[in-house]
Amino acid sequence: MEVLKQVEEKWQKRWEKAKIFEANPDPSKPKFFITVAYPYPNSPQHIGHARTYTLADVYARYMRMRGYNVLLPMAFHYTGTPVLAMAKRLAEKDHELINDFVKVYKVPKEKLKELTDPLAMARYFHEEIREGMKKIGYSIDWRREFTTVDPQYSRFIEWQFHKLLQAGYIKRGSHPVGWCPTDGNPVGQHDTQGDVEPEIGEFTLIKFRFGEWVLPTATLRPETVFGVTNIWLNPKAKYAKVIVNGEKWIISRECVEKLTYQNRKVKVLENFEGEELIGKQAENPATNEKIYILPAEFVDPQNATGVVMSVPGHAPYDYVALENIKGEAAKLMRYGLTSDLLNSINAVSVIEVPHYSEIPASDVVKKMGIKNQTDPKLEDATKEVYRHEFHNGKMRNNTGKYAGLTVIEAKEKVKQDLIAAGKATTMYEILNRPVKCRCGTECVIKIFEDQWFIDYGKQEWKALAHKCLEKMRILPEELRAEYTYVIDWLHEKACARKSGLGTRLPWDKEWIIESLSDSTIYMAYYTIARHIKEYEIQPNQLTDEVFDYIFLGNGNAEAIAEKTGISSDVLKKMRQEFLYFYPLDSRHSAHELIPNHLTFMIFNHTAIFPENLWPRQIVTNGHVTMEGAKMSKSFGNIIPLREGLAKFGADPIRLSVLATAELLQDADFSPSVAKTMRDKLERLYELVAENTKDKKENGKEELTLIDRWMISRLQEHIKKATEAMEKLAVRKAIHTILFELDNDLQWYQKRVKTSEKAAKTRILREILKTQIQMLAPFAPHTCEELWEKMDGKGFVSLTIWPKADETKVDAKAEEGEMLIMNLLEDTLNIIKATRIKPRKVVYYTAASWKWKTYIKALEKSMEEKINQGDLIKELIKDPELKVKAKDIAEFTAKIVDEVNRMPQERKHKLVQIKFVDEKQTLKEAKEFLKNEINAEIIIHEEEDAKRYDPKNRAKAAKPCRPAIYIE
RNA sequence: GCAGGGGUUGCCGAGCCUGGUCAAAGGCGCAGGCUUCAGGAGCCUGUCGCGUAGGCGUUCGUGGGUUCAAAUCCCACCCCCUGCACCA
Repeated sequence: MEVLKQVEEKWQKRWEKAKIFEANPDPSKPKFFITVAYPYPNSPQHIGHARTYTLADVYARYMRMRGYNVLLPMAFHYTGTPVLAMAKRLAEKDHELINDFVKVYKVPKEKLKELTDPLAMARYFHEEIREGMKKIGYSIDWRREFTTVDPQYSRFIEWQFHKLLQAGYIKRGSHPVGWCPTDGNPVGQHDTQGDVEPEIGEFTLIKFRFGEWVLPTATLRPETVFGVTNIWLNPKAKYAKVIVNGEKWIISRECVEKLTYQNRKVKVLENFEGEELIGKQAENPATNEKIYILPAEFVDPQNATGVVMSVPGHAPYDYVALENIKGEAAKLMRYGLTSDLLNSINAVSVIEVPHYSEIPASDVVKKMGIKNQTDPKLEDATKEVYRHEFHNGKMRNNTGKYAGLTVIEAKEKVKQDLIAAGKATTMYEILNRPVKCRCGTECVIKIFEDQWFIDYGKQEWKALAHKCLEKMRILPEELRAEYTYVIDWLHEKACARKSGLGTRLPWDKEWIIESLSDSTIYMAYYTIARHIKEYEIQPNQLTDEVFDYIFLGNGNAEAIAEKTGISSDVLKKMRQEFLYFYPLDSRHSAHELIPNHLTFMIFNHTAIFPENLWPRQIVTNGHVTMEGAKMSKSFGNIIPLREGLAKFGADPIRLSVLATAELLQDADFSPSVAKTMRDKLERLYELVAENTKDKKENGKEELTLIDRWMISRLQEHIKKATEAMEKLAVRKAIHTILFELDNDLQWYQKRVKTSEKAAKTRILREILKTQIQMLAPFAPHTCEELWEKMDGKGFVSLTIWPKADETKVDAKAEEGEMLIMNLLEDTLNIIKATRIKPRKVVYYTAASWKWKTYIKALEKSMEEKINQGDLIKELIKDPELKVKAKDIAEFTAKIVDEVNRMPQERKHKLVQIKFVDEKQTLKEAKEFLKNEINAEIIIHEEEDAKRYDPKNRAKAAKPCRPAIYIE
């Protein structure tokens, strides 16, 4: 481990000193520009964060070895709520968080107080994260680093927003959000107890008439208004008579406050018990029917208006509640409700659904065995009925002009018509309520007025985004559909808040641009960030004209230089550097950002930049789990990156987070995986050490079969690894480079152990060098060290990625080696089955006429399926074979099936190489076989007159399948 | 509901894209052997069933289908995981 640490530091220093990762424009070389979503510095990094960054770094290193001038920069996202919220929690002395920082991440306790200031927190973790990135060996050009609160960056964001505004993509309006009345803040998932996302739903309030009063029944299913049999109120709840925007409403007391948050003027006239209205009649505004107001305890006064219309035909709650009160009619006498009257109320069916009876609600209630209106199973019952009716339901004839429509259509239409006629309105409610804020208050919905939006709903903008997507490479390709979907579905996105760090909206300074909106085109800023620092360009010099010139080529450098005091040379340099590195070649992030950041990036690029500068590729990856479990504070299974690095080393960590999963899947980290990786690297060290001990290197020995086999296999592995890297299938690449190649290498070493040939040193060296090069993007520190040990020139990071040499692919050697492998396996199998302790193993290789026959059969079978008769007829045309007609008949009977079943590819190979010199092959492997089997090995040709063959086995020999005799 | 991922031999996990060389890599666990004073560790062998000759049988979520041939391709179904916004 100590050695590992030293090696890491040694190479990190050397890279830095040689500035090999600082990329400047170089017109003689193709460029490749890679960026990763910049981190929020609101806590230190853990192993999970390492995946995306390591992947991008591996890609950068690979592309560098493919000859590209690669730029990989990094910056820090101070904007918005993440930093703010964390600092706030710390200020509130959140125990969990403090424990986390101190115990898990080892933040010094005395630092904590300082970190309650958001900016101080961001600065602190910024340092921490940057150090981690250096220690894990990312090949980042640090000269371009910036933060999103740098005043120069703010100017860039202001420019961007001016562009969006000019293009007509910014608009203003209102929208509902989850809201904590105590805190006076919007609440998202991480602001709630148990991290519950408040689901916002729009209820239709249908205005049932009750004299001069309105009973606004809240429903998610307005189309069922035709099946209403009664109204439910909770007799034990408190209701209020109120004036809402000039209308007289009766609603639950809890609803009063909610309506005010939804921008309604509410005046309370009188409070009363729900009981008071039971037994009275109201009128359905859709049908003008008179119906009764009945009591139901399932009605929750805290949900929406607390007034519910009853549709027992299609709503399980209503169905059960109705059955319940019919059963206790006596209790209802005091409301003047007789048993006869109650019994006359029956479910009405207004929707037809396949596979259900007239009354779907009753079907489901009976199926689930629900007896009481307070049974929690009613939630599931409701969902089931709703699901089927929504997707498969049709409106019945008793629904007037809506008859025949699907439920999907009718739902919207009924709602719109009722609203248009003044018979309904809407209100928002939290569907999964109660959702509680961390402060303990139950959340409500607030409608925000005058909010600023970026209008991703614009059709012509969507068209541009689609166009950009079409031209982009998406990795993994499976997720392309996801982007298409998101582009279509995106609409107005609130782009500013009133709190947090960040850039103020240039035309309305109360608002601060939130973090998903100030991070969409910043990749362009990397191309000029180093100049801004180097020439100390001030924010006030960075006018919109400057950015127009650099990024869009508008205006005249000299004139702008005059106005801003930035020299025209510098302006031109920035313009050139931007044009050199743009467009962005590859964008990396975890795939949870597809529905927002990544798609926003596409949109914003198309809004601002010309088509040739739109991004070219997006790569996303899954998360990291910890021994199969989700990483989370509450599980206490988070390993901070710096701790991981200290414990396992940079290269093992890099390999671990990439080797266990392809892009789409979650990668599973565990200490044992990291250890395996370290062992693997250590073994490579040993192998290199052993191999370089012996300096003499003879270049002329003749290569044996096994040597040629190893070299041939190497070409295969190079090809496979390269193909995998092109698709960023890093797991496959690592498997090929580190495991499959290694397996072959081990076999090779086992095979040549007994041989004296000096060729093996040279071959081993060739293999190792290639392996080290291919491993270098993944384990750069180890590979630099090994490369140096092997007398490689310069940095391995700057060498050219190996290329498979087709001329070294040796089908004959591979067939020959396969023969040995299979023969060994067969022999061991026989030994196992017979439990013989072998003293002597005799092999008989197939006679040449068998080979001739075999190849002929293969050739013939490549065109069509062969049968024995035709095959024999053709074979005996050959006089040499004709004399053996009887043997041939016997032999062909054995091989016809096998030949017909053989894959085309293998047939090609065999036909191409004509025959394998089995006797020679076996001779070369004789020592090896002897060692493996631990018995004397004797090799004969099948028709060898002097052969030792007591059981007459020789004649069983087949090409590629020598006969075996063991005693 | 929509979209995506997944279900493989005791466990984890490759293979599936590009059908045959797949009883199916590798690791863990388990059993035996070697090494060690011992502990730890390392190395070797075995690990679906049957089998005294390289064989046979059964297996890759379930049920169908295509094919000479299916873990792999197609269809249907069941189960698990993830995302669906104003929250980064």
